[in-house]
Amino acid sequence: MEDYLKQLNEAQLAPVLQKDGAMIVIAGAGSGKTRVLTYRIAHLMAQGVDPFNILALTFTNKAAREMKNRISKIVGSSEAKNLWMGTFHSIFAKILRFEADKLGYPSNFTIYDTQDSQSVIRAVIKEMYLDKDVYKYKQVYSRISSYKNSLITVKAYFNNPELMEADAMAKMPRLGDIYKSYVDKCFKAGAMDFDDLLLKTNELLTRFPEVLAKYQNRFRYILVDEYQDTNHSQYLIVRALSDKFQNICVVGDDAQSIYAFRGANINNILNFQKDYDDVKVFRLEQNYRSTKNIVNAANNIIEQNKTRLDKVVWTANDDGNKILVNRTMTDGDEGRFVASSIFENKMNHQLKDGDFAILYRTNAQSRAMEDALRKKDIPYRIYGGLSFYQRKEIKDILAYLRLVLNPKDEEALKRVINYPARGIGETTMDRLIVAGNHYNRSVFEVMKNIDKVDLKINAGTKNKLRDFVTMIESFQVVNQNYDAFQITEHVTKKTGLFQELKKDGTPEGIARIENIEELLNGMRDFVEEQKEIADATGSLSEFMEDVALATDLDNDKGDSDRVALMTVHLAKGLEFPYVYIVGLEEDLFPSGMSMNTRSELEEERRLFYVALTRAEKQAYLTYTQSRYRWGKLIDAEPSRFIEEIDDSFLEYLTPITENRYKPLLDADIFDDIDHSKLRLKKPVKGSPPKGPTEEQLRKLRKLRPAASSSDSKFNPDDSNLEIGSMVEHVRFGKGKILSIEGAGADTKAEIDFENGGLKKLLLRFAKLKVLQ
DNA sequence: GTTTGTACCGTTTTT
DNA sequence: CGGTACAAAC
Repeated sequence: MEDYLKQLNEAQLAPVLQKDGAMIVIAGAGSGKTRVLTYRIAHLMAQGVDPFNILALTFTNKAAREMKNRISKIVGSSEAKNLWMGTFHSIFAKILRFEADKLGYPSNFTIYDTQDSQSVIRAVIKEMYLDKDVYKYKQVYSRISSYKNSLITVKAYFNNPELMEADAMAKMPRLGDIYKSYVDKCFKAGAMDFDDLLLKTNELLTRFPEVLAKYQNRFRYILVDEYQDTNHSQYLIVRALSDKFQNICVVGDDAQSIYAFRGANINNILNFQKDYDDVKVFRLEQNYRSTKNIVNAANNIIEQNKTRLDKVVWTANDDGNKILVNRTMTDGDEGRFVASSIFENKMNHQLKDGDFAILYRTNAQSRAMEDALRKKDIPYRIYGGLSFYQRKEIKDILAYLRLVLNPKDEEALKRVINYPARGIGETTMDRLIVAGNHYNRSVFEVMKNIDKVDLKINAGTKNKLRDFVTMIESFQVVNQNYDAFQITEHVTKKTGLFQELKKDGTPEGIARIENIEELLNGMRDFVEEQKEIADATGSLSEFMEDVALATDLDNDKGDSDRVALMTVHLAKGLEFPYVYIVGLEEDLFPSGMSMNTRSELEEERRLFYVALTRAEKQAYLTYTQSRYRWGKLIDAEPSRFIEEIDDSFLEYLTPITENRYKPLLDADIFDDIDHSKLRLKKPVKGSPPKGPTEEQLRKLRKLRPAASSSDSKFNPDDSNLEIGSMVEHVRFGKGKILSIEGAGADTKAEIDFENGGLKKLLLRFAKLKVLQ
């Protein structure tokens, strides 16, 4: 047996050794699923599978890169290089570029980001003279996006009276027309949006059987990470590609499904076993990441959800400290508390800044944290939010570059045609667009032929247009002979962009110039890296491909020993020794917009589960009694999620009883708090702190009244449960016990509920009432 | 055709 | 509160 296989436990080894066929790995949080994927791929290669025949779809490009590096160390880098590994979007963008002509797209098609797409939609709504207060562009965009992700094309939409009815009911009867116009505009601009990358892949594989066959034969082994977050479109792609060889391995955790809002379908993972013949099921249930307190508290949370796969996560790690809960008066105080706490912990436990993460529900919450960290001189890095590539000055340069590669790109053109100002205004642009629509040509083509068409544009303006066209075309010539860095430097100078910013002496202007310099530096690095790769040259098109689908996480340079600030969504798949989950208030986490249906609330709960399970050693939960929102101070209530955790796992740093009439605290009060004294159990060197034993926990729970029920007859004592007993569950209702397995704290019972269906429950959490 | 001012609107979450 | 989209003045 190979050496690397020894690094796996028994449960992890099984899916690695299973070479062929369909399989699903249900992997609990922190159970080493990345390790399984990595070694599985390495092992396939060790068994002689050509890396060209392996396709691995990951959730982030960063994950793909890291996995590739680890595989390189096992099988050698020259082999690992040939693996097809990346996100759905980046892998299929690559394939679509190769096959673009079949679908009528140029191979250098632009990828529109959300901003671009929304801007196109705004233009469409305006063009159609629709009321922008009724047709909100963001709403329209998300609607179109969800259609695309369900493979509802414009044609399919108009063939579906129900959908049209639904939109009409939502006061948007023209939605189909907007959809059509949007799709036409994108096509004419030689652009695909994020959803197109999946939709068009489906179209490609469906319309061209020979193309499908080609990729089926190439991708003999397919692996999909984070399968619970795939949407319908992605599901169909995987389905189609794996259909011939059926060597498909999906990995995921239904408890961590948090992307339903963008079309992810949890049924993909729940129904996987029905989709393929003879599916092998593997479970990874041992958590290696977190302390017992954290794992058990997390179980406690997720237990409240109705829709879940049967899985029990456990850990052999130490009990660890309790989860610390802190309340403050305002969001500013919350920030100061977190900053002080990080400072104290760093000092007391010899930790690095990079050992800490602050997780929040919405990006807007980062500001209070930032302010407090900056005041304490604690280095931090914010992920997500307005990413580097979305900043105005960067987008402006990128727009020029996009135009160089694809002059049909109308969004890019609109962005830069008059920036820096060159006297081509709105009226001219409108005329060009109208002409473009009329001749069914792109705006750039109209501009090129400005002398051949009769537009009411005066001679001076025509000259300016000609100059612009000449400039872009000259860039295209330069681009043929130079790399990404060189062409970009050329463009920033020749367009006058750099000079324009230099004029502006404000701090913001200086920051912009610095950003541009950072972009150029980044490009230089990129070019260097690419030149080392055999068939890459460091060209602009290679760079733009990377940029379009890059996320903040991908750009993380390893140099960062900083406190990480990010949304919970972004934190998925990551881990930190110390985690602060902030803003745990009703209406914020769970979000006020996601409390209307049970399934929405359950997704929020899974989100909280994800947040909590990021922590290795210590988790903090914080909330405030009032928070600035839209510039107003809003009263806040503690999140229900805190209550859902058994008190035995928690320790309150502030008294539980709420006292709204307490005088406002001085803003800097938290700077004086000695956090080491607030903690009841100080970690002692050598012997980790012990929490209550399982036995003590059970006794504690017996004393605790059943949650959210006035019925005192709930009997947590499982001794009188037997097969055939009728029981009642707080949420699932009445049910019959079919089987009981395990012993002690791990006793599970399989119960057939009248309303909830078949469930396997851990008795120590399921608060069952025995009926007679 | 450009610049400046102001009203308003929004906060989920992301590839 | 902060960003942005549209309107009015230059």
